[in-house]
Amino acid sequence: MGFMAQSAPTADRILTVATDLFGRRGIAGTSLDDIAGTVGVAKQTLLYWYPSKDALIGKVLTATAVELLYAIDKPVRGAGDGFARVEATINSVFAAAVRRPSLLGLVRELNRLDTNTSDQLLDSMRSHIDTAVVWLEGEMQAGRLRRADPRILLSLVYATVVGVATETEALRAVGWEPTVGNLRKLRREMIEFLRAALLP
Amino acid sequence: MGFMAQSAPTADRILTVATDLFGRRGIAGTSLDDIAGTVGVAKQTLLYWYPSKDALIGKVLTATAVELLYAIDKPVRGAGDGFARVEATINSVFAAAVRRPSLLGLVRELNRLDTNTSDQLLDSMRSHIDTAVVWLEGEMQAGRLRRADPRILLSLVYATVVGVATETEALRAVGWEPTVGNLRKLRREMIEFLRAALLP
DNA sequence: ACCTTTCTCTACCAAATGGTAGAGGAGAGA
DNA sequence: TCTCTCCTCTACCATTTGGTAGAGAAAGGT
Repeated sequence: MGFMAQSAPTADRILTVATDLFGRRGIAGTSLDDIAGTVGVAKQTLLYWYPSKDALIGKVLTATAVELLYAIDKPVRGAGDGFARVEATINSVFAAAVRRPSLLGLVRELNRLDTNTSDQLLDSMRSHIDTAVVWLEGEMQAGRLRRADPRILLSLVYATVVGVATETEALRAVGWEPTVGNLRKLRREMIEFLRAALLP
Repeated sequence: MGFMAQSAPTADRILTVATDLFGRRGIAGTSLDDIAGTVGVAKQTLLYWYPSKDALIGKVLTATAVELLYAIDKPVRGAGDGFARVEATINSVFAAAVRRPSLLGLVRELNRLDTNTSDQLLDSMRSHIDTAVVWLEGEMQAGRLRRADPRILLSLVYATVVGVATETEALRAVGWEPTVGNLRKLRREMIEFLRAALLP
């Protein structure tokens, strides 16, 4: 048959643009024409690489999950104990969110997906989540983190980080503007906020 | 001429269903046919009461803003100082979110609106926000709340509350299920989380 | 009885959307 | 040169979507 080289960047460019638009305007709010037009390619070219919108959505979601898990995994394995590890993780996620704002925006589209698709995605993260929960429990027992339900605590931290990173309107509402300096300050304040919330 | 009575509940039923669907599936993901079908009325009836989808969206947004501001205002004026007041507000917002999950879901659609529309909405909340910021500053100076940038702090609390209330997938991911008991526990944990984050 | 206003409906329509069919160009191998 | 595979395109299509036109039921005022 011949093993294909598949080095074509078209598929990747489509994936990048789709991730961007899905994350910014929502999946339902983004048409294939929008994506194709932004990439600068005919719609049929898009449908050649991804045979349907659902297929494209699937690829975008798994690729996003992989990219985010990678961003989370690296610092988690490296850093030390207690809040230092939490801080490293948050910094990493925050950096990913600043580099590519659409990533976390896409995560929030999960709520709108049918249960099958989101179940599949959640399964791919299950082990990471369980690891985090077990670790949180250990740190609590060691007295390095405030005692609480580790699962709910994880959701709360997640909501805070993702929420503040994606809900730019909430920041705009208090007169905040996304300059480099303000972003640094925002990250610092968020870390202090979470440090206070997590330490015993 | 004749002054019209305008007691018809049809417009209200449409508004309620629209708020619900917009909040759950997103504005772009909800068609007028969806709404009309759910209400049990012809699409044209809907277009009689709201002459266009944009008009309906506008009404839904302002009505939501009014309902949320009311839910926030009442406890804010009542309660005492320090964290007690914050707690009362959070409880009220959380209660509103449980009673009508679509409300906060809709708030998150703000990010997808054009700047004009969201600016208009933000203006209607500006005074409330400023009041809150001034109050936070006073409490910090009085030593009753942890010192921080009050505007960013407000955004962080907002992100936490709205995030955890709307992102049910994040809670499902950690094995949480929305029973009455679990909701109570969630609220308790969230209050403890924010108490730790806000107290000096 | 008649007219007017209020409300909901059926019947359409033009544009946008996801998707199909298949033509054609550009290389690589024979 | 011929052919085969890979890739992108133009031309269509059926369905959905937001929206228009206007008929007709119901009810109140005169």
